[in-house]
Amino acid sequence: MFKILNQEDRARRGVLSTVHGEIQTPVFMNVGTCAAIKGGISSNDLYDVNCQVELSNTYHLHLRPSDKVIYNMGGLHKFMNFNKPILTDSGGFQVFSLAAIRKIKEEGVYFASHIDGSRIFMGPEESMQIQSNLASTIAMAFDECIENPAEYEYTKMSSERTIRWLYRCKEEMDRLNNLPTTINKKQMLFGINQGSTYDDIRIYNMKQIAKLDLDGYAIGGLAVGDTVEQMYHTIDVVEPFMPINKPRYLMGVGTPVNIIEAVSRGVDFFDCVMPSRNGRHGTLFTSKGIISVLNEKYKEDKSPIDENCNCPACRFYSKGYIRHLFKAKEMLGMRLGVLHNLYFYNNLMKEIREAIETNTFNEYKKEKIEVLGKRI
RNA sequence: GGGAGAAUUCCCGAGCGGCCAAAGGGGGCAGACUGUAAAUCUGUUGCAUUAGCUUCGGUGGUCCGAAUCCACCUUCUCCCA
Repeated sequence: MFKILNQEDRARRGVLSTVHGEIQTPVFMNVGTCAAIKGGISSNDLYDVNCQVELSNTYHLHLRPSDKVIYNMGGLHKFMNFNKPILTDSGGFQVFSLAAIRKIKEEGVYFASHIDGSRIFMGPEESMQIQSNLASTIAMAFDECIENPAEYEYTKMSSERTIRWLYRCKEEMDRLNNLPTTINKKQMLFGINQGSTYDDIRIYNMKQIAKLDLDGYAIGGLAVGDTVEQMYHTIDVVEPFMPINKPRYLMGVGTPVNIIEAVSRGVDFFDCVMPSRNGRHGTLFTSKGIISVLNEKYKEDKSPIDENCNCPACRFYSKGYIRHLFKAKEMLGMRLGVLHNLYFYNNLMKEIREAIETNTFNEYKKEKIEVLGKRI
């Protein structure tokens, strides 16, 4: 299933085979929560920005249009007409992000819908059932993502509950994959490590979930209030306990620099709303650093966002024009911003892969870390 | 021709004697954004920035003190002819 092709120190170059095709890792998954990348990006555009994996959300799609509708439409791939791998997040992150409108119990989480306030319940079984209906390539375990900093005792209790939830997820996923009515009977399941910034909880948690023979393992609960140093430290602490022959996924991360740092620590999968959200807001990633095309200095700038970029925005349009689109609140501005950022992220991953293949990743890292995080 | 009302900082618009460099929008400028309740949020927006200086159509006046009161002028809107 997952094969490591090359390795340079802890950085891995691998390939994950799925029913929807191969995923070359390290990979960045492009976040389209509601079965669309925000900013007017179609699944067809995703091919143009070299997206390998699209990511959608269980909670959001359950509420609207409902997993039943998507099941009846033939699953997410047919629904959004995307034929590459799709990962669905479990709704666990919403336990964190919708904190004001939910209650957590052993059986699962009671939410008030952010759309109409109606009461909804989601536990491990419900999350698996919904994701099975969505028929994504990879389903994520239903977890509780805790905000940092967190109390030790609460973290311990919560992450142990998340382990129990994972066992229930695994059992339910096995059952669903054997149902004749299931669209994707080879749906993969990734488990999620939690434990906030407490090394002992993280390690205990990782050891427990590694016992299940899952298709991949994620590190969750990072970049949610912790410092960047704490995040790197936690990866360093947990990574040695992650199965080497399974993909590792750092959830919700991050900046280009975060990604390079995490790859060097043995992480294979990433996802983040940053390229799409920042793209919508005019903050764009370039090979020379980060820019805001909204800045006045680009008013009459005839050059593309990035001279070295071959994305649909950079091939045809100038910064001056794109700035105008943002200022005029023309939808095309956001669209071009997001296309550029996604292309940049997917290309960054390609460069990382090539660097590991040619055993030059350490140099690549050294060189890029200086530049990519800089605001210019 | 007669009558009524209005002119505020880039724009709209509040203020109607001191607590006003002047509310609130918009626009401008800058920043934030990490498993998306985010086409969102925050800061800033007269000049100098320490004191201070110059603003509320214009000119003059009342008052310790005026964007606010009075007189005239200018422009605009509405009503009656």
